[in-house]
Amino acid sequence: MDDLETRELRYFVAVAEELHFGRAADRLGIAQPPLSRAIRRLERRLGVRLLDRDRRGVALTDAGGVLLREARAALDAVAAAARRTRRAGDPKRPLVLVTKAGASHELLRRLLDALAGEPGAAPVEVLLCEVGEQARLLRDGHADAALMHRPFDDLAGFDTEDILAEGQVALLPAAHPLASRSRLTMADVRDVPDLPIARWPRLDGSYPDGPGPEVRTQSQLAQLVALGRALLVIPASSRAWQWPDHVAVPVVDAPEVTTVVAWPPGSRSQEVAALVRTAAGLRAAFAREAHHPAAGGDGPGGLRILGPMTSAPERTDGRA
Amino acid sequence: MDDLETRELRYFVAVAEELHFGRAADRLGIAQPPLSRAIRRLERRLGVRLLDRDRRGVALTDAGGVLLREARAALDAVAAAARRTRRAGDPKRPLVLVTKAGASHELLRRLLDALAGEPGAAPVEVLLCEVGEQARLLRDGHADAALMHRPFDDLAGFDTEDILAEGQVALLPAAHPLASRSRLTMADVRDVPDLPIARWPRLDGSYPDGPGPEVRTQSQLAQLVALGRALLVIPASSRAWQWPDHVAVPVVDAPEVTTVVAWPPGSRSQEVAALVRTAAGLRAAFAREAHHPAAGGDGPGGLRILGPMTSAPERTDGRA
DNA sequence: CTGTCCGATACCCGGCGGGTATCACAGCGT
DNA sequence: ACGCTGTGATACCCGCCGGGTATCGGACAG
Repeated sequence: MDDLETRELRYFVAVAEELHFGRAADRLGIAQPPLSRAIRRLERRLGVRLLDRDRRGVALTDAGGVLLREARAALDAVAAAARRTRRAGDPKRPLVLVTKAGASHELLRRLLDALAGEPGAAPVEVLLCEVGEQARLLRDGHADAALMHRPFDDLAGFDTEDILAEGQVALLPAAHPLASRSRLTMADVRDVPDLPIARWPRLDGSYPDGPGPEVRTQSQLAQLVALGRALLVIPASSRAWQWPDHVAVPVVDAPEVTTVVAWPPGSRSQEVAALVRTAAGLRAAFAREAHHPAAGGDGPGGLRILGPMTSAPERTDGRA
Repeated sequence: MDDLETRELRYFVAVAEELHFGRAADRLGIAQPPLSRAIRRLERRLGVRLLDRDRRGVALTDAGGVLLREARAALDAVAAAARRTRRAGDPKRPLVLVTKAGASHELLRRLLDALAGEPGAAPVEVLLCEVGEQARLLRDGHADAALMHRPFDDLAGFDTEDILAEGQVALLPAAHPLASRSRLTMADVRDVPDLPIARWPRLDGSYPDGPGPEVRTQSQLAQLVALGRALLVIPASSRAWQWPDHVAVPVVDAPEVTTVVAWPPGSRSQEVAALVRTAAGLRAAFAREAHHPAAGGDGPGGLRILGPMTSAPERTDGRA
């Protein structure tokens, strides 16, 4: 029938996240009664119970869970519409490229250099974010394109182009016994008693089990590593954010990580297309200077240059 | 700042599509002055001119074009939120699978049989639509999954799984000189004087140049073919919608068509996952009964069974 | 039993969305 | 030249709905 207003969706998301009408109303800057009324009307309009208000607390129903996910996506889309329109009206709009802080440092540097070198290219602004934030920033219009990493990031819903694949390395204090090894396996680094692997949140926000500390931000992680309290397995190119007294040792059987450039589907923007083309061009540049004779034939920890294949959003689980 | 309301987006889309305030207001069921006011406020809020109202007519600015595209996507997302929530609250919700009428007939039949045979599977409802409609129906929540065809359909923004690849055939009146050939090439069928190839709209809605009639719906096409007024190059499996006195001749160099099952990214639904799994299982079933020893080795016009690869939304141009 | 916590209800008010009437202006026909 | 017509903008009014305050009702805790 009549469709929902964004205000109602915002209200519902607030309640669904807080599971508490009072706090949600507070967060929204309105009083509690209008909020209750709005949610009630929303339920009546949809003909579905969204919340179980049982004594002492509010819980999401199945339908409520669906609406929470869908409403977030819809609100992102609305916000994206506003942001992209504003920026389209700005004559000297810079292109915003978002990437995880510290990842793909060398690629990013080369990409920016290449773009600066192109004659008619739009200026590019780099937005550094925390792990897993790229998808939202791309979806809600804060960014025009992103560097993301398969299989870590959620690429669902974007168009992507693979740029380069690489192995992973373990980052160890130089004094650690394992630091002298020339290669390691996952079995070697899992369950090292004094150096547990830090645990990242999965895509749904929960943490996997394990002995390591729970980590959500890059800075938390940096400090843990600097303190010698955590072991890290990261893509080889992330050696860029280097600690002086740590060494990187290739982990031969760690999953390969592919850096991809991603952009919102259906983006007909000339500027985004140019950026993607330039990034794809770097694939060849990396291939030239990596003087390994056969692509894909170099050892783990090195870069594997991808052929000109087109690829490939796919669903992934979090980095477990 | 303050974000847009869906009503404002609906209003803008109506005006942008009609390029006429009066007609747009009529379509929206409101009077013209409030509509003018709403658009004006929208422009003021965004700080961007969306429409050039020069005397005698309205035109979209660049920013207006961006907003039109983004607003459609956002409205689809909002509509999808409402529909999916309603259906999630329905205890006996059927799964809606959308596909082009007439395409992949045999696959569809087998898929439905397989799903009916599964013990705990949800009932499936099939929604048949016109060419190019699947993406919208999937995006706005009318459907839970779709059978689509690469490279014809726009797969951007969906998760997909390839099911089978096949060649294309030319559909000819039995009496036609070319009908006796056992194989044809695109050069043979292009520019046949008495049988021009029908022209489909591209993804952007425009038509390619050429001598053939412009066609938008399956029924238009069916009539043209039945009248012997148009030549058709279609996937081999679409022979299902057969005309009694037409024959299908393989076109060896026509692009291969891949039937994929697509679903909205991030769909955590158990039922959709089961459908995709069943569809992927059919890939193996097709492989078994097609007693060609080597996959991919059979002649053009036949089916090529895909290996268990994971793939691959990619941007495509329309069927030109 | 009573205090407290929390969502629901009752009721009021102001602003905004929507309506009608009208204006301003550009083509255009005669 | 002059109205006619078609278009979007302006002026102004009204009713509804979003938001506020006050209060209720039920469920624990003690």
